[in-house]
Amino acid sequence: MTTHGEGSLKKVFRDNQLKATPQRLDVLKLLMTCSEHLDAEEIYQRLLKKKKNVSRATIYRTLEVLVEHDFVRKLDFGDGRMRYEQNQNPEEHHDHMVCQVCGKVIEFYNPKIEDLQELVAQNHNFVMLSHTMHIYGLCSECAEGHNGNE
Amino acid sequence: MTTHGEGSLKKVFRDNQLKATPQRLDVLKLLMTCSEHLDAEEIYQRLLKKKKNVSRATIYRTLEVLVEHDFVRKLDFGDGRMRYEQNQNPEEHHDHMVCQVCGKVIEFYNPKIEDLQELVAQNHNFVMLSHTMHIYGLCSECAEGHNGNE
DNA sequence: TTTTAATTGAGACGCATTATCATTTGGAAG
DNA sequence: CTTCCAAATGATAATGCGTCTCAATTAAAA
Ligand SMILES: [Mn+2]
Ligand SMILES: [Mn+2]
Ligand SMILES: [Zn+2]
Ligand SMILES: [Zn+2]
Repeated sequence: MTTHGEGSLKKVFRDNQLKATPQRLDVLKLLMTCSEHLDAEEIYQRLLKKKKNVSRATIYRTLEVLVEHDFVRKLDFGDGRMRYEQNQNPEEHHDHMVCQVCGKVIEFYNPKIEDLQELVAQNHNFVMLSHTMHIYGLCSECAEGHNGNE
Repeated sequence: MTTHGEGSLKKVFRDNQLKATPQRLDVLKLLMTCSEHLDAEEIYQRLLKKKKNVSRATIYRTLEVLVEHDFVRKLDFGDGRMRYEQNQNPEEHHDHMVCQVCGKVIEFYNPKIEDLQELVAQNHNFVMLSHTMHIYGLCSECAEGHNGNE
């Protein structure tokens, strides 16, 4: 469990010629200590609760910067808004299952699928830079209410 | 190469208790004779050129209906608008590679990946109802300009 | 032909995100 | 510690895709 001191967070920005403003530190710190997949509004509200006032515009701008520098991943689960999560280990890219009933997000990492994706790309002389794979359906809990054997 | 007569297109709607209006037939016919991945505005413009005036609202409504009844697939390539394609053989679900330079879309079908997706879902007691997998990067043509061996 | 519920078109509206711009500030230089 | 200015922020206007509203039209059943 990595404990990020204030200093190491500042380093994240300064190493990339970016000012380490309190607003940026607040957004980054929140994402680094959160396992959920938050959207911009949720980030705004959570910071508000902690008396950290960061304007929505700045949240969007900060997220853009963090995504550009690979500290954060931007995810689209198809519900009309983007979600964000820390990009812990970029080499072990995880994908997502999203329950269409309760919204729960389950993460998974499957090296076989990753390899096959790379293979498919190569077969088409396509240079893969990124990929997304989302499985939509019913989580185990929500599936119980939908089948006959309960 | 399936040639859809006007009559068979009407059947598509009537079989689902939907009025076979000229607007709906125009939208469906366009998609059935098109291999591209069009967005709503492109559909609107193409119909305009053919003197087929269908309002944007009706295009959206028709697409919604066609997607609901599995005649059309709705795709999100992450560029801020939805794209649509005919759903030829639902049992052989194809996925997409999207070139981030020229926008070209390459389709592929990989049964191994499909199987692994189902397996992953089962391992989490997750009922997979649908899935998306997009590979983003550079198509063969656009990659030439980006590497050193040209 | 009559009848009516479904559909359409025009435009208002919603909502996530981006752009604008005057004001503030991080941090480098001295 | 001050000075200084490009970078960053906040307030809010603007954008753009998509949905909603509602009066007028129409498919198609009777
Ligand atoms: Mn995740
Ligand atoms: Mn396709
Ligand atoms: Zn669920
Ligand atoms: Zn290309």
